[in-house]
Amino acid sequence: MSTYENKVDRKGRVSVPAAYRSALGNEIYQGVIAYPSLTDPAIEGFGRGTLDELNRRRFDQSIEGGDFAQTLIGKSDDGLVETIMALASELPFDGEGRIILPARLAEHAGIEDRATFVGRGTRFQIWAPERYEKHQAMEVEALRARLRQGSPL
Amino acid sequence: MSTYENKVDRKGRVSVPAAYRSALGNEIYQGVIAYPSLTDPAIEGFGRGTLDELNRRRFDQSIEGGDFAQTLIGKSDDGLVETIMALASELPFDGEGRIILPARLAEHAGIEDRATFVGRGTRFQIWAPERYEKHQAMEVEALRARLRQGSPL
DNA sequence: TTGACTCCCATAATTACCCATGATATCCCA
DNA sequence: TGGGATATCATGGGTAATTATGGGAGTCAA
Repeated sequence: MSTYENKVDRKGRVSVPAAYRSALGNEIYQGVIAYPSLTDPAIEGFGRGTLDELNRRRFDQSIEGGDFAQTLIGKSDDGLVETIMALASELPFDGEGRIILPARLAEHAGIEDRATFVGRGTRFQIWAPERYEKHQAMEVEALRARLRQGSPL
Repeated sequence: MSTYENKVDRKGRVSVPAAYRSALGNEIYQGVIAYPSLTDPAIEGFGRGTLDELNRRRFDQSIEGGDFAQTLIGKSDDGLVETIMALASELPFDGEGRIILPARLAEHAGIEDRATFVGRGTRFQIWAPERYEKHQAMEVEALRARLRQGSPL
């Protein structure tokens, strides 16, 4: 949760906020999974734990449903997970908790020398700061409008 | 319940009233979640337990229901939780039961060197003392006006 | 050699952790 | 019931640890 703005140095490295690191990877593998958001000009990121859990449940579900095609050739899925897996990168932390943003992802998000990390509960996003500011202003405005209509938090 | 006015020291720390602490965190984790109120110039706060519960339910629901889209890109959510997550901060207690008010939140509420904690049942708000006084005076006045018009409480 | 990348070190700023103080509030017992 | 002894609380400050950030040396492959 929360948002942090960090610098991208000339090697393409960014510090993942410490608060995220501790939430993501107390396990053996230290790093994140990232892929270009399909809905926003941003990078989506999550921990390996989430990925494993996702795969496990997907596997269980297909087995229980007798969906062997899915299990064997991964075809009966709606394609979303496969597509995302293809686009995703594993980004390991260096000794200081930084990751290297692949050029493709940075471009997709329009990130140059600064990056805003946005907590989304079980995931996070990485935005170009200016873009995120505008996006957030819209999000908040939409939320206010809903609150005015009586929808409580 | 009840209101308390405490000092914000020059490190940005405020004591969370002891009465709130015992109500918020009898669990392992000691701290609060805070985000800028969408309707008032104030900070909203609640216990970590509430947040965890919310997150867990959302995650389980999406992943167990096979809603991978939700898990990966948060799309089947109405956006409310996503937005709050981005705005919220986790504020752990130090050994003395204080929290550090993030600059962003303090600014939103206009808090400088003093802060008023206002109990709201299961959550609380943090106001700049002067603003809260005015706000409360207006609330009381509005209530009086309604009562004078015969509108029952 | 030139990059691209990993590993290691340096530093300033920030934060976490610890102890100290005065002020209340609570307890205890004659 | 009084009043001293004991907690608890809000507050302040000092110091060690962590964080974000920068850069250099070594490695591997084209």
